[in-house]
Amino acid sequence: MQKLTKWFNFTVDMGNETEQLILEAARKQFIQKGFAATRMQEIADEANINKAMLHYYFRSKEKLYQEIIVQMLNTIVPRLSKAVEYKGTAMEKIEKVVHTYIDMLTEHPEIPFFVMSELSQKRESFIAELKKRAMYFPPIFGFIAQINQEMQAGKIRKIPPIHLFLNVLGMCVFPFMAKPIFCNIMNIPENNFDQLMQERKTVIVEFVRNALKVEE
Amino acid sequence: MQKLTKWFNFTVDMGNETEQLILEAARKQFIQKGFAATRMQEIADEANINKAMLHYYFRSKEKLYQEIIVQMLNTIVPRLSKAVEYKGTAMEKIEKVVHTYIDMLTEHPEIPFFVMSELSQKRESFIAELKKRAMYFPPIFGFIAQINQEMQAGKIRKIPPIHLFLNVLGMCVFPFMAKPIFCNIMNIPENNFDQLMQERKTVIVEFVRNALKVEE
DNA sequence: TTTTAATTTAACCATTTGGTTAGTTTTCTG
DNA sequence: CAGAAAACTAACCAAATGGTTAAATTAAAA
Repeated sequence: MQKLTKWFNFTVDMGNETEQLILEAARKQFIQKGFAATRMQEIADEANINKAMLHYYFRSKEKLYQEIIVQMLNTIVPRLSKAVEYKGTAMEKIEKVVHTYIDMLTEHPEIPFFVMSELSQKRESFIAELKKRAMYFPPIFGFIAQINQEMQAGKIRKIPPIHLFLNVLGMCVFPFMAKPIFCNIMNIPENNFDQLMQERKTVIVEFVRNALKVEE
Repeated sequence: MQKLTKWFNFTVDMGNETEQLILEAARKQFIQKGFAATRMQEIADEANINKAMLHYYFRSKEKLYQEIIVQMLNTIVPRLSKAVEYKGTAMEKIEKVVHTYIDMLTEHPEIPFFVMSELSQKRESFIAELKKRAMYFPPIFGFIAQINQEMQAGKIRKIPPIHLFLNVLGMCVFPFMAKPIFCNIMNIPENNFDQLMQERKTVIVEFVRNALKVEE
């Protein structure tokens, strides 16, 4: 499996097939089982390659894991961050955030588990990568400032902005964490669940809009 | 360390000191690290006993783990279930649920992580124990029915009850899952966080009350 | 006190697991 | 095509880990 492909005069790094197979298999395993419960052999089996290849391409389990984390955070964090930066009224911003979160979580429902599991185990490599992305947080403070402003102007009901923020995120993220309880324990089919989450987009936005409506 | 204590004429099982030490150490380790990442030796060290004692009292890692799960679920589930059964108006019920959840999570902040981590890894022993407690869910359907009723009667704004339920739980539970991000990543001190959660009790209840207020 | 049963310990065992190595095959390059 | 570099494989290794055992110690019963 060749790494380089001739294309016109250039030698272009198209990425390597084996490497991609490994990354995909590793992502699946790490995200579902967490670091400790994942076996290098299982990753190799899933990718249909020799176990030694894992070390050939990524040196160690830890390094491979790191790679997965970096890729995942680079996909997710900017997308969520951009939603918070969306220009408009506080309610429009909230609407954007709700839609982005629910779309993202519908595409990657395993992510909250992964993040939570690694945070709880205090895996340094994970926490370090998250800290590097602290630069993505300022938009949140901008968001909070804007809410404060609109509250002072009497456009929306007063509520400590941090609580409003936690309320919105909680309503979006929590159901995805409760999904296994719905689907496995209460035997609600998967597509019912996905549909419910789509409904939530408008339900949550309406809920927040009413909660923030000022008395006339 | 004796297991049996004479008391009047009876021989009473007071539990065993060693057994308790093991359970406490195991609980701490399993809840923080999950099943796979927990080492029997670490449990033994934490309990200051010989590793063989773990097997003497609990046969295997799996059995010990099972014991921890059962104890935890038996403590938590009925308490939460009772809150949902609380008699009163929908809003009073919601208030009770919010307070119970936040108090419980303040006492046991690790539990959501544990539950989520085990659910994500689809650990059969855990899911099985959870299923056994499905009998605790009916109160939820009663709760939903009552909300439907009050909505029909025009006492509260209309919203699909399942969404209302998810909203309330999400607002309560999510912040505890985001706690490490607050405390580790954004460097907010622990006691600040706990205070914020106490505030949330009234903030959430007010938020929901307004969201459900019918137009005059 | 003697005997019996429960509890505890250190040493040991088998398996799993991350990681290595030495050699083979494939691909690229001059 | 020849030689070199890259990709790949099977066999192997050392450490970690769940679990066992046989013997020692302590408590209970007779």
